[in-house]
Amino acid sequence: MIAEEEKLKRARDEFVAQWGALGTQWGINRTMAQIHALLMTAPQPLTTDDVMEELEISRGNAHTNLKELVAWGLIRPVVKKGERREFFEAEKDVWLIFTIVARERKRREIEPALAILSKCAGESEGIQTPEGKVFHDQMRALEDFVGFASKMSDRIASMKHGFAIQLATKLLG
Amino acid sequence: MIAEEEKLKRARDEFVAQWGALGTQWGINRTMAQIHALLMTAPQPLTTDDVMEELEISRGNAHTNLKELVAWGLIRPVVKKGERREFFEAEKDVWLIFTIVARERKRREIEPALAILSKCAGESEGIQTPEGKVFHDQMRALEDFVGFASKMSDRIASMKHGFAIQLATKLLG
DNA sequence: TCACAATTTCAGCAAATACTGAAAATTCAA
DNA sequence: TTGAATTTTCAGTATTTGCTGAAATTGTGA
Repeated sequence: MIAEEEKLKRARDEFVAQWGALGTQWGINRTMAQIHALLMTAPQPLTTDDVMEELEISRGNAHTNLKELVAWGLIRPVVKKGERREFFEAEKDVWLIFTIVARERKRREIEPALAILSKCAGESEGIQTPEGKVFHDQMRALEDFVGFASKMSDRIASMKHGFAIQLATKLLG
Repeated sequence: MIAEEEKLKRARDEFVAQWGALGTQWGINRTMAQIHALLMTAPQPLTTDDVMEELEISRGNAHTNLKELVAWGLIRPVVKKGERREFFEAEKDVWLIFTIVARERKRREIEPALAILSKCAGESEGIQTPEGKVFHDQMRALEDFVGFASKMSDRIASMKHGFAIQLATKLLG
């Protein structure tokens, strides 16, 4: 039934478009999120040209964002024998996707925060004025909390899929 | 000792500047993050003019971002008797700050994602082609996972400070 | 070694986002 | 009321971020 293919194409296009829009909120650029969506739902690995055509973007843009996705570990290059061009396929396991994104966010958001907090807590150590104490205590409180969050994030991200879900389900039960 | 005040001022200025830079990573604009940092470490509530002066920004900018922070619930207006102007003070409890930010991020990042995934999963339901099944399964897998994360987030954010930490510590132990 | 295919880089341009400054609206005391 | 203090809005501008398209580089088979 041809209508089904049409239906699928429409659903998939919508997913790609919307996922791209969402990327913006997540601090990921739109194109990168769109390419990721495209590859996550592609039955076969795609080339740079496939991506350019499907999303109507330039070669430079496609190239840059494909490389960025590879750097994140969300997609990987695939070699096909007899083919000179590079193909790409996405990691599809949701738990793996989650751990990759979590790791990256930790690196970009949590670790720099921790560095700042430690530094400021250190610099304000031992200041005797009331304002100094308030500042120092606030820095320490933030540092402790963020450090704690950081450890949690590591622990969870290093768990096996099934275990994490099981554990969480128990928590929620 | 005057040197201590100088030391504190420097540490605080650094915190404000760096926290602002970090805000960018978090999808929060720099000024908003700076104002938040300023108020979190202020011993007293501040006026719009205090903020303008301290950060060297325009009235419009200060105003807009103060209102935005109030909307988030990260700061609150304070009335001082005999004073016509509005003062602002920040929530300083780290657990409360965390729950507020978590709630906001869930609203902006998780809920829209869930909406898209449900829609696309629904639209691809029952398509008989192999590609259709692959797409539908991927949508469902993502939907399940994101929905699960959403519930977790709610549960944790609604916990009391002490309880959450205690629980997490047990998990990590 | 050459010719061609494919990848990579990047200067210039475009779009999105944030900020200023001043005018308009609001609030309040007299 | 009136007018001074304060808050709010927003058109215009600046800054940041992302994209294009073409040139430079790299890789490959003959």
